[in-house]
Amino acid sequence: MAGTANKKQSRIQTENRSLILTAALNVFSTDGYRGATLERIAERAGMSKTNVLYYFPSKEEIYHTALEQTVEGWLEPFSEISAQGDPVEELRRYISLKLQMSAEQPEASRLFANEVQRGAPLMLDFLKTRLKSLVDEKAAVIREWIDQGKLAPVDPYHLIFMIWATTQHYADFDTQIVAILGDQSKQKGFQEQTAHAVLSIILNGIRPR
Amino acid sequence: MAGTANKKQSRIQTENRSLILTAALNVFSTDGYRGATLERIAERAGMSKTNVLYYFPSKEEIYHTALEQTVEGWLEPFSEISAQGDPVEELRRYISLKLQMSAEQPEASRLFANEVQRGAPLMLDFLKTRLKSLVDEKAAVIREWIDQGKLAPVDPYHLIFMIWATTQHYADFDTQIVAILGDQSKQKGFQEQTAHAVLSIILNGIRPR
DNA sequence: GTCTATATCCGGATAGAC
DNA sequence: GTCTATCCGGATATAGAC
Repeated sequence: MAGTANKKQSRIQTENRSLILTAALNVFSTDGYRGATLERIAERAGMSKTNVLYYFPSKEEIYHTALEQTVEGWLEPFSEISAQGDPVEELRRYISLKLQMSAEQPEASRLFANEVQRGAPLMLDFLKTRLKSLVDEKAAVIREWIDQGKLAPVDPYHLIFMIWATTQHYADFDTQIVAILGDQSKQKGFQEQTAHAVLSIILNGIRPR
Repeated sequence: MAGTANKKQSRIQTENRSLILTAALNVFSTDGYRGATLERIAERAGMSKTNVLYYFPSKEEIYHTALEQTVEGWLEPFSEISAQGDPVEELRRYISLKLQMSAEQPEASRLFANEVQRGAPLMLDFLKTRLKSLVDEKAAVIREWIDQGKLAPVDPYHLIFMIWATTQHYADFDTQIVAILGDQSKQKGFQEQTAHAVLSIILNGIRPR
């Protein structure tokens, strides 16, 4: 039986699987799981529908694989927030990184958002275990910073939610932002301008006074 | 007005249309336009599939009507931000209201989010015209407040985006929040706690220093 | 490995009885 | 106004030729 991703694969196999996953990320992220069709994924990947099903056993498997990939990249920067660093600097770095990810991989952000909005059927367990642990851990770090007087007293969980909400908004609501701001949102300086504004408000908001 | 061709309707007609729209909001908001089925909407509305199509000509019409309703309620509080009021108080009121809406009508928020995330096929024109005008107008108000030294100098558009992102996050990512915070997020005090944290960070972030 | 059928199912929409 | 029956298009997945 066609095994999972870890079997030995020919060059053409890994290449085509990668093509499919890239196309799938694009289609799933805008149309959602049910709205997406194999036809469109195949088209984007530059191969036939049946060929797509040769490399993956089913539509759901494609979705699942794409989702797993994005989640991995999602956790990493968050887990790197260090209790040893300077609080404001640590958060500045994390927020900047997250904004950059939204700008460079908006589709990954939307795929994740879409999954959560439908009730996270494939990810609920992950959210309740690994993610919860990690958030609890980082919330404790933030609370310690507050106790040490290095940050204004604010609920750590809501701070984390706010950072996620704000940074991901630039990917998930890109259509709305472009509609409102026009071309400027697609030009070079926009990313820096965004980072400056977001960092300014959040960091000011949590600086001890 | 508002485009709804309000023919005379019997009691049972208005009642059933309302039942359908409520069910539709629920289903569309989680499954998206394409993922939703008339079958599920009918089931939720407590009537047969064919009967649903007796009251609405098509699936798209149901979606369109539900979307229009939510957008109306969406604009109103924003348009009420007044240049005459105290800046911090005006924003506090708006943010609080928006948080309340997220808590009380999470489905409306998700329906809107879903539509934007798929590229806003039915709403792009609205976003580029009415919404853009309104945002430009309110951004000018905020800029004036800044010029008068009543707020810290921050890009008004990004401030607005941040408020939207943060407040809507509590509706759109409810699944994730519940997974992380557990039962407490469904208990009484949670809404106040959220409002306090969000207001504290944002208002501190934009207070002149 | 890739293609051309094709089986099968599901969802939206219509027709017509009551 | 509501129901049963049905049509039709589209979508996933499979079979089998090349």
